[in-house]
This record gives sequence, structure tokens and C-alpha cells, in this order.
Amino acid sequence: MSKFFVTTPIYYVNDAPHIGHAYTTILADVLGRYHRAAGDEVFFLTGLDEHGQKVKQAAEKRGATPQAHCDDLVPRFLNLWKRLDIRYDDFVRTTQERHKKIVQLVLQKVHENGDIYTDEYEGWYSVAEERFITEAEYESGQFRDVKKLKEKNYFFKMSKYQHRLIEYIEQHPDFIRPEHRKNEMLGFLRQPLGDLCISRPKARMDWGIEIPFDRDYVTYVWFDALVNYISIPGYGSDEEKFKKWWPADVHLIGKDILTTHSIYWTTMLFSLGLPLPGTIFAHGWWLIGETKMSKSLGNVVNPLDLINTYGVDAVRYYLMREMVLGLDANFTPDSFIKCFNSDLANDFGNLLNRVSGLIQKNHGGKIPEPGAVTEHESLIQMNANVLPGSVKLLISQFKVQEALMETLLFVQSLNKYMEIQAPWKLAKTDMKAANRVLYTAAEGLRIATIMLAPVMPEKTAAVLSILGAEDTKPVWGQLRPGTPLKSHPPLFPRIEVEKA
RNA sequence: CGCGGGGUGGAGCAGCCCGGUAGCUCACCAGGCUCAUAACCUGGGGGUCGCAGGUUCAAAUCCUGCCCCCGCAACCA
Repeated sequence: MSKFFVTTPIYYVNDAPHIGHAYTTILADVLGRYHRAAGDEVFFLTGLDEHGQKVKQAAEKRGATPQAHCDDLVPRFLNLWKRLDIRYDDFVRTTQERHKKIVQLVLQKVHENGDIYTDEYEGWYSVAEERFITEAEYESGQFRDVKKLKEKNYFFKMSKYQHRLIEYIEQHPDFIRPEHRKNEMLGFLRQPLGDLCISRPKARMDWGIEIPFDRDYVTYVWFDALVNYISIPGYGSDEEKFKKWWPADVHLIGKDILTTHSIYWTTMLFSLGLPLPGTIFAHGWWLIGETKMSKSLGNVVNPLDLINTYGVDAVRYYLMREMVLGLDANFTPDSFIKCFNSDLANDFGNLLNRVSGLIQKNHGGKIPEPGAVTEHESLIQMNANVLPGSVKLLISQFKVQEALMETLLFVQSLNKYMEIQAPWKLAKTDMKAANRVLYTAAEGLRIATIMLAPVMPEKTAAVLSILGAEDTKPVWGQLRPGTPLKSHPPLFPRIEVEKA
């Protein structure tokens, strides 16, 4: 038994949660649940990023304080995670005192290490983007609200750690994944690395965490948001807890924030003298049809709509099953329905109906005795006993999609087994054989169900309850003969679409 | 010549590192079964593996050149 510490990014409160947020969070939840099932102790951290200019502006627009504004928006995320069955262990808000004081501690330490200095910068500043833009960007004319600004700010000596970071990435092949993202970062690091501006004068933007050694400034996103990964597991406040959990096993992120994590964050950790996370895993984006999801295109998919239409488990399954690790995936209602019907309705749900229907009809609704097994049953048993190991291995490599395919393959083999053995015929001639087949199918189904539980917690709990097998382990033979089956409606009723 | 990834049956992907019958899921066609959610099972059609050369007994796989698509190049999961 070991520990597993998984994080999602902390999401910016101003965005309404969309399918991308839901995906990352479900992925973290699924990994966490698989690890828990395997006996690991899990810490799953997610949360919200509440500081910054945009929050302040939005609050002012409503005539509210930034804090009140955030407080109002937080439930949108919390409710969605609840609806999505997200079992996080802690939920950080960057405005919480427990986080803010650690951010200040971190700044102080990095400062004492000599990695923070001040510099004056003059350039074009985009109010909309909250950042200085380059001369080339200014000339492109694509930025509105631009003004010339000269400002003193604090900088973090990121450049100091460039060489060390390159070495680290090269020596730890699993540090940045998938591999092409690692190459991307190494490519990025071939150019000289600049230092990182980490402050904002309060005069311009005061909705942030005060810099401990200069009260006229607040710190800016990176030293605020990223630090949540250590502030919450106890850095600077609970050494025992921190020692237990840090370094994180995996930071799950979208590909858009790869640089901030693999370069900014890691150099910050270098400066603090802390070990780096085991893996930074950058997944792809959900494209809507063929195009990127964007507010201006009006094609943002709201996860709540999906849940209302198809159910939580189906949404979780679809998102996990459809996205190949690291690549972009297309979301379309059509692909959702196909996935739902073929995997969940036809293969998995239908197997339950076949098995429970036959046991109901021919065996008085009680799990039959397995009796003496033949080679057919031995083969199923063997595959069932191998499955948990394969799934565990795939999950340790973040190959959730393949783990699901592996499990569904086993479900399909059970349907095939049923077809060949035809227990509905055997029931008329050889009841012992019929018993054996139905026990085997039901037991196989039980194990497949347990393997799917991290992805579909609700429906799999229902199946295990039907089988009278709550709290059983994925080991052959735990289904008890004589247990009465509960009656049930179809698990995943097929989605019928009118053909055009 | 900025760096990197990729181009495999209608769709989405695997295989390429370590050359040797081109595989998976979905869709399509035919048959079987009829326990089940018109679901399940079997068989089948469909691919010059981006293009052109080279190495080799043998290339999707190695080498060279070219074409095309995509990602990254400091704040969208």
C-alpha cells in the first residue's frame, strides 16, 4: 500500500465550469478511485483561483466586493462536482487564510534565497489581457485597451534554474507526459529562459495576496495559484502531513498550462529546495465537432446539460472512454450516443439483463451453484483474475481509455460465452450445466463491474446491489450461491435516435 | 532552414523504437441465435499504410528527399 496524491488545476472562478473543467476533474476522480480500490491512500486536491484583475472587474460591475463575488460563484463549481460524483479530499480557495499565509511564507523564503529582485519595466500594457504585451503584439493591433506603462516590479530568477531543469527533465522520462509535450518543453528550454514577473502594484490591482516584504504590492497568479499544490498538503504548517503527501504523484493539467507547470512551478520548487512532482500530465482539449470550444462561437458544452440528458455515469464513462491520452477529442452528440449504446447499453447493461433474466426465470432468482467447471469456465476465470492487474497497470500509466477497453473486452467475452453455452437451452436438458454457466457469467459480470466502479460509481453500485455483492473484491468466487437477485429496470436504456 | 508531433480501409485509433501474414472500436453487408435493452454471436466487403527514391531475401516499420496537417514559441481544462 502506498500513497497517491493527485491534483487538478485550480480553476479561475470567472469561467462558468465547462466540459473541460469537468473532464480534468473527473479524470482526477477516476484515478483517485482506482488507486483507492487498489488499496492506496489517496489525496485528491482541487479548487479555485479567486484573485486577479478579472475577478475584481467583474465584482465592481456588480457592485460587490471581490470576495462576495467569489463566494457567490463558488457554488457553481461545488454543485457541479457534487452532481458529477467527484470525491475530492480537499477543496482550496486561494482567498482562504490557510493558503494566503503559505504563499507569503513561500515568497519570503524565495526572497531570502536571493531569487527575487526588483526591476523597472516600461512597455505596452493591455488592460484586457492583464499583462504587458510585446512590441510585435502591439503592432499587430489585436489588442484593445493598450497603454504605455512604466512600473517597478518584483521578478523571480527563473533563468537561474534553466540548466538544472533541462537536466531534470532529461533524466526523468515520466516527468512530463505525454512524450511529445516533454519534447515541446525541452525545445522551449533551448532558448534562454527569462525571469518571471510576480507582482502587481496595489495602485493598479489590489485583489491579490500582499507581498510580505513590500506592502505596496500583491503577488501575481503564479506565486498565488501554483502554491496551492503545497500549501494545502501542509507545507509550512503541518510538516508531518506534508512529508506524507509531497511530492504529488501527478498534476493533471490541460495542454494550455503546460509551460506554467513544467517550468514556472518546477523552478519555484527548485528555489524552495523541494522535490518535484512525479508526473505532470497534459491532456488534450475537447473540441466541439471539429472546432475549439469558445464563448464567442457559442458552442460551449455545459456538463450539467449532459448529465440531465444522459446521466452522470454515462457522461463520466464517455469522457474517459472517448479521449485518447494526450490527444484532443471531438465531442459530438452522435459519438456520445454511439458510445452509450454500444458499450453501456448493448454490452454491459444487456449482459446484466441476460444473466439476471435467466436466473430469475430458471433458478428462482437465486445465484446458482457453480458446480464442477469445464475448460470454458477456467478460461473465463483466468481472464477475470488477470483483469484487475491489467487495469491497475494501465491506470498507473494514465491509460484510462485502454483500461476501459480492456474491461469491455472482457464483458464482450462474457456475452460470447453465453452465446456458445446457451444456458436458456441447457436449462431444459442439463440444469447443472445451466447453473454452472450462469454462475460463471454472473461472477464475471461482478468482477467487470468492480473494474468499472471508479468510472461509474452509481450504476456499478446498483449492479453490485442487484447481485447481492456489495463490498466484494475482484477475486473469482466471491459471489455466493443462493443469494437472491434484486429485480431492476434496464441499467442503461438504449438511446433511440430517429434515422434521418 | 525556430522547435516538436502526425499523415494506416467510411470515422476514430494501434502497430513503427526491436523490419517478416495490416490490427482494434464504431459504421456497413450477410447469416446464426432468440435468454436479453431490435440487444447478443459468427462470417464478410472495404486499405497503393501521404508521395518518390534507397537499403534488404523481405519495409507501414530503417535511410534520403518532397508534399500536406497540427502543436509549441510566457496567463482558455
